[in-house]
Amino acid sequence: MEHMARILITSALPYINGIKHLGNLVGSQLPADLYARYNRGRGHEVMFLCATDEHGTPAELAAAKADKPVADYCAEMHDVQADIASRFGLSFDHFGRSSSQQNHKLTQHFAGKLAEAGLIAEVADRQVYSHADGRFLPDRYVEGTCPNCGYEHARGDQCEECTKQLDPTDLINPRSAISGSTDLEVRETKHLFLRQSALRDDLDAWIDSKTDWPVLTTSIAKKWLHDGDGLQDRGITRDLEWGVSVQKGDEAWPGMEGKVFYVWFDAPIEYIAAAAEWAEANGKSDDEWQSWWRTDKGAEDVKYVQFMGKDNVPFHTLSFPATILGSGEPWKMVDHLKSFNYLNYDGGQFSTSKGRGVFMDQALEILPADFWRWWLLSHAPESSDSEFTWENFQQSVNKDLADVLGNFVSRITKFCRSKFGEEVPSAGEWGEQEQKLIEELTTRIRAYEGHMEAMEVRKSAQELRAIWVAGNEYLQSAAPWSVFKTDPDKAAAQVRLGLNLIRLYAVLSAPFIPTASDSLFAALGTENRSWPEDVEAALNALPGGHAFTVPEVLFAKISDEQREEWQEQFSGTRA
RNA sequence: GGCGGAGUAGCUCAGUUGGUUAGAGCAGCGGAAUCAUAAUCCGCGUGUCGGGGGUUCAAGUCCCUCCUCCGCUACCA
Repeated sequence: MEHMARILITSALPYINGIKHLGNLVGSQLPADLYARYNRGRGHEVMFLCATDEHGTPAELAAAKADKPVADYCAEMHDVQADIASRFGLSFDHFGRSSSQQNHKLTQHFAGKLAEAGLIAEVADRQVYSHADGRFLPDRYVEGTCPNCGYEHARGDQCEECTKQLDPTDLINPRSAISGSTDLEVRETKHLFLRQSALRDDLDAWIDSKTDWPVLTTSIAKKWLHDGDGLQDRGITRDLEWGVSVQKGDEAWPGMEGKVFYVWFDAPIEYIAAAAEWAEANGKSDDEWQSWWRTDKGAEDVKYVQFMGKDNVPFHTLSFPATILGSGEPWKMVDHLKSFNYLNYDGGQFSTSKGRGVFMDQALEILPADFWRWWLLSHAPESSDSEFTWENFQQSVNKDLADVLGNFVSRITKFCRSKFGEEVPSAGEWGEQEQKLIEELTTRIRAYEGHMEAMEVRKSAQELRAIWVAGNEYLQSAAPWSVFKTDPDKAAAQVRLGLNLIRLYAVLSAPFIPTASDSLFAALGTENRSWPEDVEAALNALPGGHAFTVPEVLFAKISDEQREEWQEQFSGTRA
């Protein structure tokens, strides 16, 4: 094979305040996992990192609602999310926490470097403080009557009714959106701002160098860079309890006592810190994790790919790069940024706050992960928003997984068992028909590789499905069940090819449906998962005489009754 | 309001730098086969490519305009 590459993959960090829905999953973690598994399958060295994003007002409020200390709440929710992620087959090399001590240190380190470089400004600001809640309120946690249109539930940042941008102090009868309290006052408070404006030209040049990025990505970045007065400085601290306390590296930051860094400042830094956590968890040295992140310590040849929903793009194209560039240190910057649109649910949006749609834990309660993985990835919202409906889900999954792939495995293994027993038959030679199939598969597998490398998720799924179909076409025209009557040796050769196709499919399909793929390897009694660089050789991997067992039904079909039941069950909102 | 994305067969979507009769999967109809989870395989697609106007020998593809849906809009994360 060509030389081994080193690929660093991060997925947008899932926020801590609850279990994620399928829309969150398909936009970041799942395609990142697909790419990670594919590259491992090709023999590359992969570091796939993710973590829970644990700081910020919503985390504190969620903890309060659960009546738990925020640290305990986050620890519990982290474990819950980690468990669900692993049951979904998300193959993180490390699933960290933005609240880790590694991230505290790194975040403070970056802030110190930025301050040394003159890129931090202290700005006195006026914010709404709620006595009843005992906290400063972010703009959108202040609610009141819109001075423009009279809408009574306008938020302090913008009126949802007339879309006018507001300042919380504009609101008539302002109240806390948390408690409803009207006991509010405007207090002065001091915050640190990252002087992104000073880095605008550097960021602009960097974005310009990314000619292979999707327009969706660069146009968002360009807009922020050039809109109005150009890139604005950004507050990177907050008056909260829970978070990374504001320090310059190891030293105190006079005047900033009791404040923490803004969650959007520390969350991307966790991408780096997660590698440090990985090292600690696996007994690796600092040099080892730094070889992924420091271009002066081996990361020069690393390819770094980020996966995220489109709402995350500004932070990954501007704020985080500003942090890295501004530090003046040789940290690895992102090479490719794959962003996704949104997945809708049955005519509306998935919504965490409204509990609308299917959530990861619920999904796994009703069906194995591979069903979801296949449908979500083969319908990934790449070029535009896409839509989940139960009918489409049932049809696609039944047809693709049960009929095309699952039934292929059944028909060939059962036919073999009845005519030749549970071992790969040795007799017979391949002929023209087999060569034709090998040619087609070679073309298709090379196309599949191309789509995977380009992170074209839907196209990859389509090509994989076409590869499964090719097996059925071959069987149908070769028809070993009739050949067997007149030429059992020829039928044996056909069956030998069919059984080897199953192994080939297990290798190729593993990034999409890892659990089913494992079942196939187990049934075939092989651990040969080598990638088919040479298709003909790959189809000789299981020699005559090799024992196998007929596997259980790979994918049970979804019945109309089940579909209707789930449709009903998930029609409302989650409790 | 500003910026961006989308609007293509009943459904979900592909359609490179404009170029022969606009494609795929599913669903539907017809047929073959009977090894298999009644699975598979073969055949069948005229659809104002959202509306209108324009550029061009030629536009789904470029320009203008209008309509609809969605996202972002810098203190949710």
